[in-house]
Amino acid sequence: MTEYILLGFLMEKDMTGYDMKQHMSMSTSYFVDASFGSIYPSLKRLNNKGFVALKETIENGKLKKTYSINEQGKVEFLKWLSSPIMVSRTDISSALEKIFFFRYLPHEQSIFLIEQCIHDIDRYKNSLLELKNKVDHEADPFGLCTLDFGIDCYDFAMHWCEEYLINKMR
Amino acid sequence: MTEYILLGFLMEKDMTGYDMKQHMSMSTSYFVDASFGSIYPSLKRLNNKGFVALKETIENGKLKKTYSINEQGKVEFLKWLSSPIMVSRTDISSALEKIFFFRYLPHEQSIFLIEQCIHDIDRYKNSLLELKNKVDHEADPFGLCTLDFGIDCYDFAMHWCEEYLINKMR
DNA sequence: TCAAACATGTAACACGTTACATGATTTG
DNA sequence: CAAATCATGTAACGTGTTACATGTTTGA
Repeated sequence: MTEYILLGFLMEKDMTGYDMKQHMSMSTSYFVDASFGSIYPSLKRLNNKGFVALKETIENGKLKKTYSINEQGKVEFLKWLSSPIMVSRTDISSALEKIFFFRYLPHEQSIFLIEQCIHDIDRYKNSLLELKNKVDHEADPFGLCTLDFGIDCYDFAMHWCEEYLINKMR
Repeated sequence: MTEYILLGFLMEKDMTGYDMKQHMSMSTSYFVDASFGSIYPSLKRLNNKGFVALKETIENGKLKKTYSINEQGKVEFLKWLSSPIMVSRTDISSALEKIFFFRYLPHEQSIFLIEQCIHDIDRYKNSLLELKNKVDHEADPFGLCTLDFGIDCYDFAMHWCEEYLINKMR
């Protein structure tokens, strides 16, 4: 959800669409890196929904649209941020979209959401372990390898959340 | 690319669209798990392109369309499989799409592609390390955390390819 | 008998990318 | 003076999902 990322950026300071693209490449690019063809229409939608205000200025002969988040936008952003992290089975790094903005959430709530996330990942891991048991004898080596990758990857993510993130927070 | 996954399944045996969905949930579901709304149109396209043949039968009163891959389809699949793995910066597990089918490739070629893939991931990792140096002083803790996740995740993937995959293959 | 599994398919929608279109200013 | 950077935007396309539509057979 590009729109929420942009809203999150505006929590820090006012920006133009161009600024946001720069900012993205310096911060979220590992897990979200939207193109201008996605940023500008998103900004327009955020404006239509009444979550942001924009100020048009002309600087060095160039039209500049500076966006700022309003009260309604902040409420919407915080509502999104404090709702459960939906970890995708096929892409754990999707969880970072929210974790990235956890400075805007009370510590205890962040920890609660991360613990919930760890639990979800653990369920994914267990379903893969079950699958592995079922399939162990028949599957070809590469099929088994990719299964193992999944299991190890879930382990890595849980370990990272537990040992690195939560320990760092307390 | 769902179409290539389906083509890959047909390398093993003839199947219906329904079979492929089952097969997916038992094998590739960790990194690819397409819905029927994606599988059936893909199968139609593969047929239009002349990569598969289909045989319609009626079994227990139900229409059944059994697909099989033809020579042209095999050529296309192997062409895809032997081309460089395009690892996404935001989703390393996308590499599994090809690795899963590496039993259809000569060992040396698989190893070459994996080594190339490791190299690409290493470049991603280095760009994140550079970014971290640039940003280390100013960024907030969670921003730094997600950066670290990226770096660690690339490390995990490379380590897995190197130590687990390639070692297992020799 | 009723739900689950078998079996196929379409239409609307979501969300993103690439390429195109435009044009000023700054820097080598 | 040419290229990069600043700055905004649209249109076509790609690729997937969810929900709907339809119907049979099998098992509890």
